[in-house]
Amino acid sequence: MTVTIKDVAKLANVAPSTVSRVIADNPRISEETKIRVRKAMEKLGYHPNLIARSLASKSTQSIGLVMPSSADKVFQNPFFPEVIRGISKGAHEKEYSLYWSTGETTDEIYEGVVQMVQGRRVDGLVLLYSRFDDEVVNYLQKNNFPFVVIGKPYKDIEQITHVDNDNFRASKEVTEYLIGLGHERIAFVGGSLSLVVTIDRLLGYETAIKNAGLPNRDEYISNEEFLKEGGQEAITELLSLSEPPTALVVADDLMALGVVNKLDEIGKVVPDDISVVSFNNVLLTEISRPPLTSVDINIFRLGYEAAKNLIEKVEDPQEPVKRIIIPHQLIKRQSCGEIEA
Amino acid sequence: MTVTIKDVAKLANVAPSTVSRVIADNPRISEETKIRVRKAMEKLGYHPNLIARSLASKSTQSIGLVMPSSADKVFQNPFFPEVIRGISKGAHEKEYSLYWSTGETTDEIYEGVVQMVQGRRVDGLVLLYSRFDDEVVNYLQKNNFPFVVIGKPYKDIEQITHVDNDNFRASKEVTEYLIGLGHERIAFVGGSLSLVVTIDRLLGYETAIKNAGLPNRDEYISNEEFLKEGGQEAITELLSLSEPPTALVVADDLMALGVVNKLDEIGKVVPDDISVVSFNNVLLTEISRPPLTSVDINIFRLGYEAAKNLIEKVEDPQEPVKRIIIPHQLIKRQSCGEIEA
DNA sequence: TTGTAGGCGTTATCAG
DNA sequence: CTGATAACGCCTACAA
Repeated sequence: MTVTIKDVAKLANVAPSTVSRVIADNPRISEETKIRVRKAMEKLGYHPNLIARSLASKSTQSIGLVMPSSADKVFQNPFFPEVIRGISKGAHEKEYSLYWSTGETTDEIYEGVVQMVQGRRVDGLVLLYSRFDDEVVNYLQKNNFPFVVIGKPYKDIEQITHVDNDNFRASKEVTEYLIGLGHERIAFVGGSLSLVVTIDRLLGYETAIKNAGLPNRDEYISNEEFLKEGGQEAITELLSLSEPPTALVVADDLMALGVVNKLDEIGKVVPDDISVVSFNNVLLTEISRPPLTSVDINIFRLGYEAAKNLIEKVEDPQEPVKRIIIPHQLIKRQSCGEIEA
Repeated sequence: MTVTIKDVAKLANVAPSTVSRVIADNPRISEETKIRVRKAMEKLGYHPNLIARSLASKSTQSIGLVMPSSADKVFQNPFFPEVIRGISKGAHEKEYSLYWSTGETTDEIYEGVVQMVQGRRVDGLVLLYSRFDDEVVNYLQKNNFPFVVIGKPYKDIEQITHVDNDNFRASKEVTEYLIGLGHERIAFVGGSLSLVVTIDRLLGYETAIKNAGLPNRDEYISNEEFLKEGGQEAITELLSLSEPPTALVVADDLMALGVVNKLDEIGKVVPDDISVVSFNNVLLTEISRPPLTSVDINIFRLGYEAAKNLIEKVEDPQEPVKRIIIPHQLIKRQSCGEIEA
């Protein structure tokens, strides 16, 4: 039925192994037989069976993606499409495909990872998140399977190749920016504390506050989910304080949008009544009104470098552990204002 | 090195084939040997090599995704994450994984499809778009490879299983809704005319206009890309008309957001000066100010049904061609106003 | 109920 | 430079 290497061999009057060599463009095959074989392939419409090849060569030319759990909610965040786009680009350049197991809960995800790894479906994995006590990381380390994480690993930083931003510094800079505008009551609205990125951003914020000699108020720190509802809940609490903040560092654009929206409902205007800066600089920040001042973390490149470095590691296991820091940049738009002294 | 079926067989004192049968939970294996074998598997930490299984069984338990080209831009549209989420859910229920080749241009995409199909990497495909003269569709039909399209196929509707909305009717209803509010100058801002969905929505709009006895003005019909910039360009042209529209039917939320944004810049207020309805009802519509009136097309379900029906077809080639229409619903928010007579 | 043997389509190892 | 032959790990008749 389907045309195999043998059919080609027969037609070209060579051994199957020769055909295989032609496919691999093995230099020790004479040009003429190559041509003959290629003609035969053409004529029969031959295409290699990649599954068979994988089995024999122990390489699939594909990399697996591991999404955070609760994929339902999180996927609404434009971060993921963008990072995947970067990964896709990086993979494509090396002619790799993407594979993706379909779990929802943490357990299902873990099970999916095991399937991909033990099932030999992928040559390596990229983790699209980094959270504390992630058993996926433990599993991969134990099995010595190639992987890279996007974000900062929660442990063994020196031993895990990862692609990250300097979130601590970014968050510190952003907070300093607000301080420079005259703000003294600055709140932090972060995402889940189980994500490493949240901690880094929180730390950066706190450091800036401390350095400026401002009081560190617990009630100014709020941690919700990485989505718009989270932002909305946070804001109501913050505004009910006796001394409500005049500026907000929000750890995610989508959340910030929720915040701005809620503020608008309440009748507070950004940036006149309250300033907002956030992270990620996704498309939405431009569309928002006012356009959001946000830290561009170069999501695409995060994904691109992750794929690229993973593949390098897959193809050369000797490749050293790497830590890649993607530069960030504060994009000033119109959600921050100066405070009158 | 890696533990195979043979190792398990040895430990359990059975033949490899028996182990294989235990894995498949073959009923003609006695309970006791099943238990014995399972213990051995456990002890050795055995996991089946899915590649080997695929080769032997000629089934991969995975389905491929085909994205529209120019994946760079299009992926910014929240439509895609959401359909993929649906597909993922549908696939997961049947224990399928997702596979994804990584091309950017139309040609690369096509090549990727051929690889997936001939390479036997996937059991079926879902096309996440539908456009005219799509060679991918031709190729799949010619090779009689299982696939379903999300949207309406550009040809052979009766022979291609697809999952779609009744976009014609939805668009007609939406236009009638505006007409009911008193609008007589209604413009249509659509996406690329090479997408089937655009045509359907345009037709629905035109039909409603005609039925209401309103003039059909060419200058009220504008087609741009499915993104926010498109919406912004469209609006400047429309407003420069001698008789600018008082209401807009916009074929995509993201585009609508661009429109509203632009309008705001110009100083026009929605819905007082101009009404806007759009399609898809993605998360953004709620966050927007004003919240957008939009047609909920149930993107998730579009993806879910696509996966489910594809898998049914994969597992039973006798499965008849199906056309699945996902219901839509107009979600009224605050972007439409009545016109004073 | 279980074992034997051949095959799935390639690649890789050895010869020659 | 090319050809046998043996893997790769699993599945599935066919036998027993």
